[in-house]
Amino acid sequence: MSKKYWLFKSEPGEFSIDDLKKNKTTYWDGVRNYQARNFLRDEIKKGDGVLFYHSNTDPTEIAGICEVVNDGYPDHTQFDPKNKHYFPGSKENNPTWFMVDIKFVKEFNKHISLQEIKENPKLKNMRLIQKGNRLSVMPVTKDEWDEILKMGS
DNA sequence: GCCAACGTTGGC
DNA sequence: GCCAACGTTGGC
Repeated sequence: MSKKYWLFKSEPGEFSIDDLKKNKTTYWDGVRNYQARNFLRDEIKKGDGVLFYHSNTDPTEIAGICEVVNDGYPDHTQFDPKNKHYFPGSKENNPTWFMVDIKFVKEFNKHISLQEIKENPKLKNMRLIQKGNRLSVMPVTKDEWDEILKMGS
């Protein structure tokens, strides 16, 4: 299985790359979108690369990279009535939502703003900048990954 | 804070 | 299974 590449969105007010830098690893909980769930459950594997994207901030930007440390497994917050991600339809033996753990790899010397991504013709097909895109977990091609690493270093 | 673009829900 | 109403996301 060859390595795949992904982009994860987070609002820095909730969880930023600085938080990940401090903790080194975290579980990526709270994804409640079926398309994103399918990626987490079926396609995202240990060792895959992840771009860490800050949404709903100024400017919105790719802040750095991290790495997936295990395959998808059930998101425990769906079973907890006190958790804001509680999902009453889920049962322990039949989970609806999945998550992975990620570890900090590096923060870019230069964060890459959404503006710069839009201005780079090599990145014009990125899912991130397609109109109406709202996925919080999405695939990135190897070419896009390489180009973004070049821009950030 | 606004609002366009989606996703989900639920009545029929 | 359709679709209107509603909720959420996320750039600006």
